[in-house]
Amino acid sequence: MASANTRKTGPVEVEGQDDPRGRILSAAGQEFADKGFEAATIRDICTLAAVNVAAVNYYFGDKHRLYIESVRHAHEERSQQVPLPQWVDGTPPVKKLRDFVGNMLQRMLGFDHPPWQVRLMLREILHPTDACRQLVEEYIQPHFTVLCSILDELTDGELSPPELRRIGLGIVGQCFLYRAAGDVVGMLIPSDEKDNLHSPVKLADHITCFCLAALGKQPPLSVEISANYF
Amino acid sequence: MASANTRKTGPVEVEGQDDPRGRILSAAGQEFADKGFEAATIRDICTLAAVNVAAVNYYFGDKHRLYIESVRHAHEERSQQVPLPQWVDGTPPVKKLRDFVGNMLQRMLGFDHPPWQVRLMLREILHPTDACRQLVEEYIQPHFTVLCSILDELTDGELSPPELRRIGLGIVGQCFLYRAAGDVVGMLIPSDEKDNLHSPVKLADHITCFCLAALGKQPPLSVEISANYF
DNA sequence: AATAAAACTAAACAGTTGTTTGAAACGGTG
DNA sequence: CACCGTTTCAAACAACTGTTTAGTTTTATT
Repeated sequence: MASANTRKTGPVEVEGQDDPRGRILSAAGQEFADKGFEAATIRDICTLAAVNVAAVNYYFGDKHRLYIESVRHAHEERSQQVPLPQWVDGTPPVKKLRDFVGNMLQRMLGFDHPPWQVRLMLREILHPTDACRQLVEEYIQPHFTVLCSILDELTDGELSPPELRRIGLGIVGQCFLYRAAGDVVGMLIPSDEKDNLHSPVKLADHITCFCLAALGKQPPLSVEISANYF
Repeated sequence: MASANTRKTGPVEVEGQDDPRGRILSAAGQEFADKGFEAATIRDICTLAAVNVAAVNYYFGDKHRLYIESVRHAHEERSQQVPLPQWVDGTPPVKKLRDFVGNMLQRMLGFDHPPWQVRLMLREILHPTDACRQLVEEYIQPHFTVLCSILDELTDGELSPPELRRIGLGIVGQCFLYRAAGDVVGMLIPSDEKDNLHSPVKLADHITCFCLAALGKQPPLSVEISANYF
């Protein structure tokens, strides 16, 4: 009973080959990501983790605390899988923005297809529970702050923080659509077009260019000028 | 037992006052929208609809077919609640775009707070089941086509259909973020800023301006020109 | 080797789920 | 009235849920 919370800080047990707690955490993450909290059953999780049904309650107390813990596990793992890019001083903000968007898309969409960690986090974003605040504070908020500071640097402090946040949310939203509603997006465009134009790299380029054009740091996407601005 | 008039929580009593089938459909929509397919129980639905548990199987066969039917019911109702704007010939495409974005935000976010119809459709978009294809074909695809044609008109046919779709998805994505991840967005920005700058009308204006600026139909958001384009 | 704590297990628990049943109530038609 | 198809209901069904128990095996320390 006393060892329910003791976490061994020794060498790699994260892979969970022989660590039941890690296996449960990983199995739970996949099941929760696929089916959601209610539909995922402890029995399925334990079968996947190759442990007894009672193990969940032994290690985590109950299903709810297992969920909380698996969300934390997910975003901690994902944070070190795809860390934020580090820039040397003097890096042009345009490059920073491009890097950031590419990094965010890579984190969201994954190299091949999105890992369960991201799908689980997405569920928590869409239908927040207790685990959401921690996720925002430790994962989302820091990333968003970086984006806003890049935009601030890019516009030489001309825009107010609220304006920067609004533009930042616009960028996040464009990426977010592909992650959250990817299936529907796939139904709206031809499949070959999805492969060609909507790959993470092409997408990052498009979103960055779109934003830069709107901020006047790059020529407009449509070259024809239909009206005199001034 | 016959307390059909005394509704304690749900203020929504639409049209099915004496039609059990309609009452079930409406109650099911709300429950599915709030809790999802698995977590919503037939007993809760029937209690809310003030009918017997067996009524669902009598009218719809089983829970799954009730779900399919309630999704269809939701998007049909929402379609006539907030229809697409109609423009007279010669309406400038800039106005069309502004109207469209405002309309989409209104449909997504609602006048006060989003109705269950939209929340239910959102669930289907995020985690598609059998009901998704019909939803896309009858609801989403037509709206998206309108948006793309507006963008085509706006750019005088300079951009290819794939480019138009990509920009269209960008616009949809910016709106979508507020609808799908509204809670998290609320945690990223101060509450007063959310009330002032992120109301549907202000938001529609910002997104439209952002897009117009990127397309060169409006001055950039950041006036300073940092580089010569050519 | 002896002992106690920790780790693990099979079985059962109490409650809820979707679904079915068989009968009662209803509403119109002869 | 009697008749019949439709609608509604309380009760029960079997299957599954999260959780607990009581017992067994493993592990480490003396």
